[in-house]
This record gives sequence, structure tokens and C-alpha cells, in this order.
Amino acid sequence: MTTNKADTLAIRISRVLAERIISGALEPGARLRQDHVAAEFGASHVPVREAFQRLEAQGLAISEPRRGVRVAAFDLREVREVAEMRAALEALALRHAAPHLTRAILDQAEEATRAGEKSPDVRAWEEVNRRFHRLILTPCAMPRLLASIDDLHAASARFLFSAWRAEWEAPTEHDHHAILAALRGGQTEAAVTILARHVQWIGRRPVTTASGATREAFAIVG
Amino acid sequence: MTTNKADTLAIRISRVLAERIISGALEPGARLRQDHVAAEFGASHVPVREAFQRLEAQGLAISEPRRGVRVAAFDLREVREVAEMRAALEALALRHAAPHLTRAILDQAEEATRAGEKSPDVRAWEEVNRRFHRLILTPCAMPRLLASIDDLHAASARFLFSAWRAEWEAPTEHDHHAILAALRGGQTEAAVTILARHVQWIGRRPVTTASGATREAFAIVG
DNA sequence: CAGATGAAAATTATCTATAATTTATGACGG
DNA sequence: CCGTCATAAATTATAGATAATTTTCATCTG
Repeated sequence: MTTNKADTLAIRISRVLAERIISGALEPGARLRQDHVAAEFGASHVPVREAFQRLEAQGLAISEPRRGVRVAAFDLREVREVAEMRAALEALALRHAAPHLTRAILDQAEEATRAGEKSPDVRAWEEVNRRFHRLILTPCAMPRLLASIDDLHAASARFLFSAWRAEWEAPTEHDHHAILAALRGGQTEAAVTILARHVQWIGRRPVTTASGATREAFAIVG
Repeated sequence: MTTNKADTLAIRISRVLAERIISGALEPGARLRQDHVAAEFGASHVPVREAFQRLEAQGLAISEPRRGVRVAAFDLREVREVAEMRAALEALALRHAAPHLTRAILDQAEEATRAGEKSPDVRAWEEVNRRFHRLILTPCAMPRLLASIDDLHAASARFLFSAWRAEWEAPTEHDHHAILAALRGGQTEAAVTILARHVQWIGRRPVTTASGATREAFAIVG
């Protein structure tokens, strides 16, 4: 998420806004007003509009023509939808990536998994978790597929952060280890099956909200 | 594809350009120059830029920052990628749609299939084919999934039109009939299996190119 | 003389500033 | 209390200015 000088202003703005939406700093349904954002970044509103469009393409915002753009709401249904799409697409990607996975890649993935088990907060965990998935999927060499998966990951992360706002304990990555073991043993379909189930896994977990009340929350753990 | 007056100018421009890219009027790799397009539409270049961004989100164009935007190239690899993504996502959609399919919907789908078998050209066929798929998938009520599938259909259509530029004979829709029969019989998984195979089916077919030479072409028939 | 190098010109994308529509808001009159 | 009109705010579009890139062409080197 480094601000590359080569990137266009619109891209940089969209990255910052995406960051805020995913982290929850911008709440679902919040209006995104181009003039305000433009003023904040010391820019004009044209690049801001373009940034908004990018967010919309990622599914992080929705725009109603002539009525402005708002941070996309996400209910449980949306979360499940994203999880199922991820399961379907990541399974496909893994099938194609498997033949090209080297020992070195699997070792890196193993390392990422261990890092995940030691993550101090959700934020850090999400990062290494994404790295794990990217490592084992990228060799499929299907750019469009990988881009779609990335967008879905962002949507997942958004939910993840909203669920574990305060308390956090690093999980033990049973599934990640099992996936890597299967891949090492050349059992691609077994790995695919675990991955699909893993991504779709929606665990119930009691979580304390910002207001202090305890409620039931759902979370993707993958 | 009616030009809705309520839509923003950028949206209307993007629709026209998408049409041209899909139909092949704009060839892969062709540069899209904002000033030229703006002049053609009698508009300024800002809405044109936004239109370009929409095309990029759909995968119909690619933009390199400060270097302009080009019509996305598509080779056989890309076609296969799109086909496999469609297979994975349409299978998912059908699984969720199946419980909500009514007899009325299936009858409409049957009608679309028959219309497909009588289509005079690729263009007409593509339209009813899309209608068939939309009819049986929409009841899944997963907006994000359906939007992704729509984009993939556009990419498929693009290839379809490039393959059958001249000659065309309406195919007999074995698969469509089989899918509907399975759905009528409540055999959802059977329908899903056929659909996934159907979408991925890539048939070889000799096709005469614009230059007159005969070459081998591949086509998605679904 | 062929090819490479580098600077100037033209082209193109990007951004800012300003104007024109459209939508939302609140007051007034029926 | 409801509908209409005026005002305010925000989005959408235009035109002009800036910055980057590509092209051209002349010059230098081998």
C-alpha cells in the first residue's frame, strides 16, 4: 500500500479511501462528497470522481447517478456472497496454480502461516493471510481471475475488521497447514476441497462492539 | 442498450464504446484517445475519461497511467480464463437459483432456447443466449455475483463475434435443453454439471478472417 | 556511412478552475 | 396538513493550463 509516485492522483486517493472503508474508518452508508475529499487532499474534484469510480468497481462504494456516492453497505447476505465467490474462484485458481508450485513457494506460504499464528492484531493477521493466499494462487497466471480474487479479499477484510474491532487472539491455522500438506503430497484436489471449505467457513463468535455491548458476530476466517 | 436520458454522459459514452469493442469495430490494441472520442460525442474529455475507467473495470480496456488507454487484447489464454471463471461462477449461481426457479421461468428459458436455434446471425444468437443464462441465474439474488457474470459474458461475446465474423449457422442447443430438463426434474447438481461443461466448451471451427484467409479459430458456444 | 545519442517539438494525458444542471431543503400559501 | 415555489448544496460538464511522454530530427561516435 505504498504511495507510488508514478501512480496517478486518482489512484492514490482511491487507495487511501479504500483503506479507510476497509478499516471501518468510513462507515457503511456514509456519503462520500467530492468537494470535501478534494479539499482534504488539496486537489480538485475530477481525480476524486475517478477515485470514486474505482471504489465502485471494487464494490466498496455504490453511486447513484446525480445523487452522489456512498460507502457500500454490507449485510450478512453480502458477506456470504463474497465468501462463496471467493471459494469458487480460489478453487479454480488453485487447480491451475498447483502444477507450478515450487518447494520454495510452499515454504514461503508455510512461513506466512506461522506469522499468522503469531499476529498481534487483526490487521497484521489479515496481511499475512492475504500473502498466504496470494502465494499459492499467483502461479495460476490468470490475471483477470487474480484481480477478481483480490477485490473479494478486500471485501472480506472489511467485514473482518468490523467483527474483531477490539479483542483478538491469533488463530491456529489448521486449514492452511492442511492445504500445504496436501499440495506437498501432490494431492491437488484435496487441497482445493480444503481451500474452498476454508474460505467459506463462517464462524460464530461473541464480539464486543464499540458501544460495549456483546453481540453475535459472524466472521470469515480465511 | 437503450440510451437512458437519466444516465450520466459518461455512462452513455461507455456503453457505446463497449458496444464497439464487443462487436469488434474497435480492434484489440487500438488506442482510445480521449480528445478524439470527446470530439465525436461533442463532449468534453472528463466524462470520456470516466467512460474509459468503466471500460477498464469491465475488462474491455486497459490503461497505463499517463500513457493512455487501449482496447484490451485477448488471446486464447484470456478466452479460456474467462470461460473457466464463467463456469465456476455460473455453477455457483445456478445452485442458489435452482430452489427459486418457477415453471414460468423455465418456460421462458425454453422459449429463449428455441429462439436461439432460429437465430439468423451471431448477434441475435448472443442476445437470446444471454437471456437464457440470465433467466435461470437471476433468481439466486446475489447481485455482486450476477454483475461479475455479466462482465464475463461481455468478454465472451467479444470473442464470439470475432470468431464468427461472416458465416453463421444456428446451433442446436443440446445443452440448454438438457439443463432445463434436469432443472424441471429437480436434479440441480446434474444441471450445474452440464452448465459448467457447457460454458467451458470450446469448439474448434474453421473461420474466414476479415483478410480472407482461413484459419483455426476457437469459440465458446455458451 | 550506419547507428546511437540527445535535445526540441508535438501530442497526449492529467489536473485545476469555473459554469451549468440537478437534487435536496425549507418556507409560504392554500 | 399538503402542495408549490424559492433557495441552497452537491453533482455533472466545460474549458483552459500544466506536466509527462512520444516522436522527430539533427548531431555525434565508431
